[in-house]
Amino acid sequence: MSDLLANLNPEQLAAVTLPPQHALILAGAGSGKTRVLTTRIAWLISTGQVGPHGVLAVTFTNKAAKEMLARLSAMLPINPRGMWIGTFHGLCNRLLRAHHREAGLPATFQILDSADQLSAIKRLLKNLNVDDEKYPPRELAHFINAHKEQGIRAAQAEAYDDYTRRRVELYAEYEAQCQREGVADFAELLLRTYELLCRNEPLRRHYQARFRHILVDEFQDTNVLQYKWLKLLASYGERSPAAGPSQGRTEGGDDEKTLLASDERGEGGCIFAVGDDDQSIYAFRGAEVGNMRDLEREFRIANVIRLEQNYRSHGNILDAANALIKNNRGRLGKNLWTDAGAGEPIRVFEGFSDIDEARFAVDEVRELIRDGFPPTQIALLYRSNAQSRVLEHQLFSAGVPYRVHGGLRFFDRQEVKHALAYLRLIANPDDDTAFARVVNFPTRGIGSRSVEALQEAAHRANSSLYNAAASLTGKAGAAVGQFIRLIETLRAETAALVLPEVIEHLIDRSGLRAYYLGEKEGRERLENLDELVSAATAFVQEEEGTLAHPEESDAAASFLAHASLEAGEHQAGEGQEAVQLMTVHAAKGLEFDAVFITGLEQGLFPHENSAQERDGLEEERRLMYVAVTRARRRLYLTHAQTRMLHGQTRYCLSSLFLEELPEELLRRVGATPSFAASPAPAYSAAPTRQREASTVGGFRIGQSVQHAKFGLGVIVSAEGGADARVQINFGAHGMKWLALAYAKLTPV
DNA sequence: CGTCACCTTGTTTTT
DNA sequence: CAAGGTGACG
Repeated sequence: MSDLLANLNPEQLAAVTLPPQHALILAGAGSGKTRVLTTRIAWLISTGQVGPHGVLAVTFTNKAAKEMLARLSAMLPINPRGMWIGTFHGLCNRLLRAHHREAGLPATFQILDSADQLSAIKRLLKNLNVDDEKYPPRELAHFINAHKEQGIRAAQAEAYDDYTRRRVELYAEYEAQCQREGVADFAELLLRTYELLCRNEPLRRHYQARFRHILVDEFQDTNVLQYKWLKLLASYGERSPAAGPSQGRTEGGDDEKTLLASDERGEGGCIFAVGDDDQSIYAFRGAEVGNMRDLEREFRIANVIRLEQNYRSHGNILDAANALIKNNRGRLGKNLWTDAGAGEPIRVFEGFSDIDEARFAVDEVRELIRDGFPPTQIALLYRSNAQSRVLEHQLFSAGVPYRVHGGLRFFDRQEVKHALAYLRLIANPDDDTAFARVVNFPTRGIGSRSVEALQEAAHRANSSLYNAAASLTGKAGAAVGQFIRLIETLRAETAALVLPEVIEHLIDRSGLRAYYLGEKEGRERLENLDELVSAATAFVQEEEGTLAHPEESDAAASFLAHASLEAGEHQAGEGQEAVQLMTVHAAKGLEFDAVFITGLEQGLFPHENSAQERDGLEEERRLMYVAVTRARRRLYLTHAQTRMLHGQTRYCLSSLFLEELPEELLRRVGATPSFAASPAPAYSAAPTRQREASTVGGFRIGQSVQHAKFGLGVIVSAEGGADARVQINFGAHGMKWLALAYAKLTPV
């Protein structure tokens, strides 16, 4: 017990041993956030203040949830299974499975991942004869999700113009389609649960009374709906029933103020939120940093505890991070410090090209490994996934083992999705998304004409594709009928089998295996299908250990939910001694001895799209802050003068963020090549094509220039002739074509 | 109906 | 540069 609290610093100790009250912990990067969270739970339980039953711990990623569970298992003698620890989506799924009737969902409801959702929307638009040029499916998906994440149903959505009115109608149609098919997208899991708890008072009171302590990780990433959800669960002692949400789908509003008067809170559970506003990097998908301020105000949190001592990084790295983030406005305020000493300077490298940059990084990586850095402790970070290719190429050539995180996940592979679609159809024939996916895969003579006819019939009868199949006549009807019989046969044949056998059977009898056997690229896909069977075996075994979930007795349904909700970090090279490659987003929460942040160029990092978004640059800066604070001992910042992008060479300015770092912390390393310098740079793109020395009016491509209004830029392309003009990348000011006759350009 | 080739198009981050 | 979608052909 006292072991538990040993080695905590005063702030951590204060946070862990807070009396039962709402709390907000402002936890800087590397300040022991997870430790505080788990120790808090362990402390509460071991001091008898709460049973495992009364704990609800919410995270954003499965990895974080698993990590928490693992640490708790190590800290507590008891089995932590009684606690509800999981992601928002995972917990909502669990709740909805348990109360599917009350939530208005079939027991076997399926979860649409983003790809499924997109295809469902495309299908909807086709059915309704909506022009998908005018209403792009991706945009519509975003529109719908954004509304759901605010807790707004189509019925309440505001339509301020004709275009939006139509989108709201489509939102409503989409809701209806999902309901008919018995499917729920990611946002729906949350919204449904929220509405369920709003509407159903006994249920709400039950969970409110049960969860004495609600702990939230990465609170800065919560969206509006998630915050509402938390408030609902934490507010058992509402002042009056009328103040809380009552019948139907009430929209936030006045419930919030009355909900939380602390003197009347009665027996409501306590929220213990841990977050860092400086690490909020998911605003683009609805995360609302403002929730931290709102929590502080609405839950009357008197003293926010700040964890500012960093146990991860050396001083120079922290100084750089602090200097960078100071450029953001409206922070809650926090300054990381360490007693670990300044450490090494931050190395900055400028490459001639992206290839040059990658080569430098890989050379350094090899040196680090020679110096005894474990490969798994070396991370190569980048802003966007596309950047990994060049790095991978260099690593591969150099024979350095590496592992790429992110990218396509196991359960997103087409062959896996196909196999699972059969499983879904057996469980729920109304799942049109699954139906459409495999009705003609492998091909069985049901072409687009037949599918269209079927969709029309289904639309007329307001039924699922599956049920409409019988009404089709002619040749198409026969073919579709055969498919239906296939599904029915599969269902009958697999009824008595355990899940892995079911999947194995489906793969064989659906024709998937035969199909991929005949494909030249099919071997890997077949291996993945086998892997899917293994995954199911492992899953079932795991489930058997966890009989704490009687509500999830349907193995197929829970496996499907698992497949949708969990990325499945089944990746080759796992556990090997490999260098780690990932996006900065994916690196959040991780730490490494040595970190390379690559592609530090205007337009890439900060990304050009961020310029259009509100506070976009600040979010990019927070992203950079996250990246910098991943490093323990050594940090490299690299950028390149030219980069292949969209199949053509782009000329790049170095990132604004590099300029925001104090020069005294930096050390430029490697040669500083430039187009002007003729000697071959230390790292140059192998046999470089001879660059045409074409100059236009004294300017050449790749040259840096100064413009009175737009500042510093790089000439990207040029046109000669009578009215010669050049295209210049001005970074933050964008790309401009300027006529040399008029523009006042000064060579730099 | 199925396949292949060409064209367009869009390229940030993800539970 | 890649993937996804469309159009022409077999």
